[in-house]
Amino acid sequence: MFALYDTLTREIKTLEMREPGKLGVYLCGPTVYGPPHLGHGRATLVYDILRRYLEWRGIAVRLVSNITDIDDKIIDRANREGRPWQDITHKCESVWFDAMERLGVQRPSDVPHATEYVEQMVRMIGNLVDRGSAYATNDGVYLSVETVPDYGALAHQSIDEMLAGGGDRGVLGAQEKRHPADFALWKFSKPGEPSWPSPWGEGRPGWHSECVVMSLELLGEGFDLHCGGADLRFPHHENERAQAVALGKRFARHWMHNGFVVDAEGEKMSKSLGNVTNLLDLLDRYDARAYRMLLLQTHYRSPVKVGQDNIDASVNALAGLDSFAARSAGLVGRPDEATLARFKELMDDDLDTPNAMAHVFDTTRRANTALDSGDAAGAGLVAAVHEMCGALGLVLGSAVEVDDDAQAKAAALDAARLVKDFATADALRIELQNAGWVVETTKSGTTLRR
RNA sequence: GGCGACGUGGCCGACUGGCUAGGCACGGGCCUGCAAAGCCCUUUAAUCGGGUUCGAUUCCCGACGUCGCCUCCA
Repeated sequence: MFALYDTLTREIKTLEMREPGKLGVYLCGPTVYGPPHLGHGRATLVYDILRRYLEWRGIAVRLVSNITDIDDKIIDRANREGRPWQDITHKCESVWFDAMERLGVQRPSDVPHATEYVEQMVRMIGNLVDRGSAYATNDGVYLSVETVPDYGALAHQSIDEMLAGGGDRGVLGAQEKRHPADFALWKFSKPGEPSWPSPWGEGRPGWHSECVVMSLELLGEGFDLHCGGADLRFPHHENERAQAVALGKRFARHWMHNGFVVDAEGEKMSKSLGNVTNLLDLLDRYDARAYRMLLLQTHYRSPVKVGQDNIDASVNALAGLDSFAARSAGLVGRPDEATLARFKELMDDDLDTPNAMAHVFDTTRRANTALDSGDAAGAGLVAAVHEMCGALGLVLGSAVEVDDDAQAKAAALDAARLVKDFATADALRIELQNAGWVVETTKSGTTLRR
C-alpha cells in the first residue's frame, strides 16, 4: 500500500485510487515567460520520481501537467520587449522541455495549454455566476469566497484569520470586490492585449481557473492526486479547490506539495528576492543526474539547499555508483527479492527516498563485497541496484561511448601490464586520464568512463 | 499579528523513546607492480532550559534562532 502525506488532512494516508491500479495525477506546470529555475527543477524531479516509482510498482500513471501560456507576466514581458506574446510562450516552452529532457524528466502524458481551454473556462465561469458564486465588476469576474464554506481548508486558516494578520500587504485587484479575498476568474483586457470573447466582455482567464477546468476535463471528477510546489498550496490550489467546491464537483482526493529550494542562507529562492538560480546554468555546469541524486537524498517535503558543496557531494556519490555499474557490467541475474521488498517498504512510506537511497548504497556495498570475494550472490544484488535506480530514474554508468582510439589504448595498457611493462602501462594510463577518462585497471581488464 | 515548519557530527541529510541511517570530506588499514575503484576501521552528533519516563536527539511546555504562507512564485 502506497501512502503519502496529504496536505488537506495533514496526515500520511494510503493513496486511494478511483480505479485501482490507475492513478490520475495533475501537476501545475510552468507559466512560460522566463527560463526554468531550480524550484521548477525540484518539483518536476520529485513528481518524475513519484511517477517512475509507481509505474515500476505496476500502477498506470496518467500525469497531466499544464502550460500556462496566457498571464499578466507574459503580457508584461511582451510589452517590455515589443514582441508578440506567443513568441515568448513558444520559446519558453521549448526551453522548458529541453531542460526537462536533460534532467531526465519524462514528458507528461498530457500537456494542456491554458489558451486551448478558454471556451471551457468561460462556460465554467458562467456556471459559477449562475450559481451565485461569482459576480462581474467593471474590471472582471470574481469568485466570491464567502460562498465556499470551507475556504481556507488547504491553507489551514479561515478567511478571517488570513485577513486579520495580512497586515501591510495591500489587497490586490478591484476596489469593487465584495470581499478582499475574492479572486479573479476573468480579467477584462485593455486595448491591444490578447483577448477572448465572453458574456461579460473581452478578456482573458485568471490563473486559478485553467487548472480546475483542465484537470476535471482530462482526469474527471474526484481524480486521484493534485500536486505542485508548496507555494501553490495557497492561494493557487486553494482557489482551484474553491471553484470546484462552488461548482458542486468532487475535486482531487489527495494533495501533495514539495518543499522549497533554499539558498545558502536558508532563504527560499524567489523571483522577488532575486536569488533564483537558473536551472539551465546548473545543467550546463554539472552532470544533470547530480540534481536528481541530491533530491533523492532529501525528503521531498523538506527544504533543500542547492549549492556547490552539495552538488559536488552528489557528483562524487554518483561516481561511486557509476564505477560500481562499470565493474559489474557483465553480470546478469535476478534482482534479490528481499532487497527489493525493503526498497518498496521504504518508498511506500511517503516516498522516503533518503532511506531508499541509503538502502541502495548499502546494497551496493554488499554487492561490491560479493564481487570482491567472487560470491555468487553478487549478481542478484547488482541486478537489485539497477532495478532500484531504474525505479528512481537514476541511470548508472556513463552514457558516453568509448571511442576506438581510447579503446585501443586501454587494450594496449592491458597488454603492457600482462608482460609487466609498467612504464608503458603507466604512460598509457596518463594519456587516457589526460583525455578525460576515469581509468580503472582491474585483473579482468581496464574499464573507461568519463 | 494569524497559521505552520525547522534547529542533528567537518559539510549535506534521514529515521527513531533504549539497538550503526546514508552520502560527501578527513585520517588509518587491506587489496594493487603503482594508481583508481572496492572493502574494513576510526572520529562518538543532536540550540538552550524545564517536564513526562527506568531511559529522550526522538514526546510535552518554555526560551532563543532560522525559515515559509497570509492573494507574483515550483
